[in-house]
Amino acid sequence: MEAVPRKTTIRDVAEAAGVGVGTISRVLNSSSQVSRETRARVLKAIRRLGFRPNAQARRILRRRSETVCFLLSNRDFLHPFHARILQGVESYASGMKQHVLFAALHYSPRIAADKIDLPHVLQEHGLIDGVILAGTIYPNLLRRMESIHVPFVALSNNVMGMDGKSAFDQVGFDDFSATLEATRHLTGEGHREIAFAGDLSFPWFQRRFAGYREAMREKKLKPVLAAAKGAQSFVDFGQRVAQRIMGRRPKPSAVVAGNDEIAYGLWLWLRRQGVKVPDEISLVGFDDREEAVLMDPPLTTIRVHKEEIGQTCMKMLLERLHNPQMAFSQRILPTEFVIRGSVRHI
Amino acid sequence: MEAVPRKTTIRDVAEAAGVGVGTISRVLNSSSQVSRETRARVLKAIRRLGFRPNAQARRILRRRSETVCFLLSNRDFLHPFHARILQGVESYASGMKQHVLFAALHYSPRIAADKIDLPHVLQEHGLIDGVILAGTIYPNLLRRMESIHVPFVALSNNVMGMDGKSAFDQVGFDDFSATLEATRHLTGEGHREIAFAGDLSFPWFQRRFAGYREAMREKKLKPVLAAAKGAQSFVDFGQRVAQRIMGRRPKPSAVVAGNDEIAYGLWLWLRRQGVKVPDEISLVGFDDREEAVLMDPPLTTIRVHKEEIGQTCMKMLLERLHNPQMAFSQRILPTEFVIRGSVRHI
DNA sequence: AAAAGCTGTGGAACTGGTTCCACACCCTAC
DNA sequence: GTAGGGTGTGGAACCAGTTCCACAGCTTTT
Repeated sequence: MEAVPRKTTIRDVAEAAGVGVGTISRVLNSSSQVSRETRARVLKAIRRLGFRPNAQARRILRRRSETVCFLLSNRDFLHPFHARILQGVESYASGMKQHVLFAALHYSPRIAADKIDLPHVLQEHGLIDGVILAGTIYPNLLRRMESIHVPFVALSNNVMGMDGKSAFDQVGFDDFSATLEATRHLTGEGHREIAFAGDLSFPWFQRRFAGYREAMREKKLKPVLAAAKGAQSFVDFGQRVAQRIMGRRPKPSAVVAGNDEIAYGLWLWLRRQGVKVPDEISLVGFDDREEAVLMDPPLTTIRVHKEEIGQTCMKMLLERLHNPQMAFSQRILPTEFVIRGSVRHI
Repeated sequence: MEAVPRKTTIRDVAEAAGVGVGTISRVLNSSSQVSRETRARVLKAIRRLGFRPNAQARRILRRRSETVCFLLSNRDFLHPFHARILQGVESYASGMKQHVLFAALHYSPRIAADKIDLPHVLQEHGLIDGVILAGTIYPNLLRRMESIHVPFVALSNNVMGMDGKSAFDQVGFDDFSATLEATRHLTGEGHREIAFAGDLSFPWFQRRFAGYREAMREKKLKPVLAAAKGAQSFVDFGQRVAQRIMGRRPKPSAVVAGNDEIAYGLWLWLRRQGVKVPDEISLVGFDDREEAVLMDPPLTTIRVHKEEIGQTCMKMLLERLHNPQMAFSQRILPTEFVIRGSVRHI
């Protein structure tokens, strides 16, 4: 351990153990075919010399880098949502002796695909085996990814403007069923005037709205979309929407928010106006971020299993790498409706 | 681009351009010494064949992987604080054409150093040039890192139980001066009864407490440490502490919280009891996480420049790699006191 | 005119592993 | 006794780059 471990190569070990280089390689890769005594002798020499094989050299021959790239696109920062997914990717990867490279990318949805300046690591060859696309994914990025011939898996919830089938692997969760269930819960609790708060220019809010609308249709209730222009953030959006909603007649008794941040914005405004949640108005969020449970009352919301999504992305990517001919597929993971304290029975 | 870009090697390009392999290499590395016409011919051949050099092969010769590992230790999840630091690391790294590998590690502080099971990527040789240690760093991990002879930089604020000088590079921020300034602000606003809320078993809270205490000493005020046992989380800790503090006589008019989460816990409990912030009690946090600005009133707190810390870590690591003989140093970055709405003038 | 110096280029040798072929050796079968 | 089969091992060739030495061809100096 203390001997300088630098320049010891497989040939040094071979000489020290009095065997050929091939034998060292066989011992390292435990590919049978080595006698018990020889193996012991080699292992002893390895330990004595402090030999650590150079993984780089192996990678050339194997034509595998055993590394995948987690590519976060068009995000100002690594939001807890994606941080959790990254963590899921890492945990699955480390179990499979794979490495995860983190890279960020900023690009315009309107730029030509071949003009997208991918991170350095994707421009060279052999550094990574595959990519997990996170962040916001526009069609031009997908086309760019295809052009470099590297297998990839995309987080389908953040894919923009691809309605039909697409020729790539995807992992996502079921926005529609999630708000369907959440809204059914509200109607089950006796609510009739239920609004949905979200900006439908985002496809995921469209899907969530559709689930909400379906549940409303089932009960023959009138869906109400509450939106606001010029919001600086989701929280700001929530605050603006709250103001609007409270001006409506009839006043809604419950709001399904497009995500937890919007719900927080709603809550903040309501609180400031002295409107009690859930006594006067019920609230449902979406995502179940850390803060949801810390709100007062704790927010009833839809939990997205972020680690599991990350793990599934990694798993799917490895399957693709092992079997490049496999048909493309989309895996949809279930969400979980978490009942806390922000919904009241009427 | 559409030609199968796989197996094209430098020798294929050499043949296509009618030059030797050395020339291709010279063109790729733009190491002068190539005539204008030859360079043009080579570049044309590269483009025509869709050649992308294999970085793996280069790395063997260069003995550099151009990759660093961001190692998150003993964290259940990638907290926004560390996510921001990771992002700083990545942004600086990508500017320097370096890659960032994300890895997680869980270990016991009491296990022997050589028993710590480092991530796969650190066990092999040549995969990474250096490590950035984030998360909680105990002495045994430091010793383990030293044993593998890989340069590393540690986030010094999370180093546990190393009081004296240490033989490694560190980047941190100044806990002491931060709370010193924050507490001076409170005394400047006329506060006399000021408590500090934090668990001193964490070294960073010790340093923050020391800064608070110094400011109190300057004004000949009595420091009050408010702590609670058995808390499940920092937020929970804050709630328990709030309860205690409000029972004290004289009742404090202000509290310096060890971090924003504790401040949030305090705020939550106070709110529930109908105690108004800042009218009845003022609050100062630490960290300036995203949520601080969203609290009601927005939290006056100490901003830690997380991206900058990450960038500095990366910068320092690169300096170490270029100059291995360089003396070890500790870089302390300033914090910023951010005045919002949770402190009132008396 | 010869010597010295410079630039540009080819290609062998090299990096540090893996793979595969050849072969030695031993055991069993005919 | 020899043919056949299995096992264990050595080492050359290989992967895909970089580096460096030798040398050609030209210009400049003595």
